[in-house]
Amino acid sequence: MDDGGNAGRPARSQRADARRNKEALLDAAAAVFVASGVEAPVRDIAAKAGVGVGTIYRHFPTRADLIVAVYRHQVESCAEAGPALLASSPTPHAALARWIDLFVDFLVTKHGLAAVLQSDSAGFETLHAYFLDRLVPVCTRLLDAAAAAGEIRSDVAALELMRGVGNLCIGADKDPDYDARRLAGLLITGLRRTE
Amino acid sequence: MDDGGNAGRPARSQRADARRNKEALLDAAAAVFVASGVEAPVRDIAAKAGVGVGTIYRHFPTRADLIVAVYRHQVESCAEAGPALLASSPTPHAALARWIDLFVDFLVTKHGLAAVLQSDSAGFETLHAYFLDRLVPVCTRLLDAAAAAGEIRSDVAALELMRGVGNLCIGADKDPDYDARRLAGLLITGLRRTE
DNA sequence: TAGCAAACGGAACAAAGTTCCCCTTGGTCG
DNA sequence: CGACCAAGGGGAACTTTGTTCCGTTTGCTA
Repeated sequence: MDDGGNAGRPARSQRADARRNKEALLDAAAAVFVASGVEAPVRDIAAKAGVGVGTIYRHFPTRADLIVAVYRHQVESCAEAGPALLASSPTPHAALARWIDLFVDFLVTKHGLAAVLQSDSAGFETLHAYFLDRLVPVCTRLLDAAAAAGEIRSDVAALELMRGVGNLCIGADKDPDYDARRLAGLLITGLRRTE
Repeated sequence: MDDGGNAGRPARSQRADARRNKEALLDAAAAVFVASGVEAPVRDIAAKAGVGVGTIYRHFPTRADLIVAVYRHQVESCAEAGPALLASSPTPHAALARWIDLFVDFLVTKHGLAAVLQSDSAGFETLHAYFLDRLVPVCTRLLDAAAAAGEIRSDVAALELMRGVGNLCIGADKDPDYDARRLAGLLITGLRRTE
């Protein structure tokens, strides 16, 4: 159990140099992810942070944990945007469409994140689980609202939809002719109740 | 170049042991792919075929070439099914939907193939290119027919759609709750012209 | 049957994640 | 103020996997 969740409060249990290095690692990782993508070698991140690889693993048991830590607050923003959109959009379906756009934009701008999200390479369950735990409930609420309003069919689960949209984002950053947002939009359109 | 160094002679002739090994490799690869997925280690395939790894690389310059060779005839079948469906379906849109189903079924039953298809790891461009070269024209024809019949919007390119559908298939074999076919169907439904 | 180029096997090399272990050091206690 | 020691750090080493290299074997032909 790590106390990484105590934002703002100084963790007495951690030595000063440890906290400093953890901070440096998060910064370095963010920079390297932007420059070389989420799949950048661990050694590159260690080098950029000026620490040894062992130090990375001391703070983040696996690569995936580092990725989660780097993007945690952006995922949080996305999650929080759900209810807000529901309140401010003309219809639940519109809110859903906009929220999915947010999600797609987030994934696409993080080179390779979508690909790694669904990867079943050992260690990435953490990453997968975190995203899903945080975002699926939000998506469920949007879907339920739209279904309750009779706008969409109600036989598609949030988890399935999120995975589908996530998959659509894979490789979207490599090919300018591939518009993940549009395809995701098609998916949401296809959700509409056929009357 | 086909085979180097055959001055003047129609060197169609491969040595008998070479042909035998190539055959054994294709069989072994097919078996291993079914058992362990497309991402199975090259060494496993070599072992199963009873040859050294060097022999694999003699026949197939890269892993991707082996994969292409193993699935070539199935891709061929899929490609040929396109025009047939167009002729036998009530509408072009129905033909498109059915053809996409075929494509999805093909991908999903090959563990990990979809994932590897979009992977940009060195060497897989071959695989990507082969699939696209063969199937995109077929998809284009179906899309054009449906667009000409006024059934769908005409601003989505076959390449984009195929990539989207391919992406939707990623990981579909790992999770029984994830129905790639249904999601792909949603995508095709979303293509319908909104009137 | 001898000779040779084609084919083979598998050791060796190159990335990449992860683990291990010995050394350094921050913070506390005498 | 200095000694102590566990937390922390560094990076070599281990593992896995694709790919290359090269000495050896072997099918074919003359």
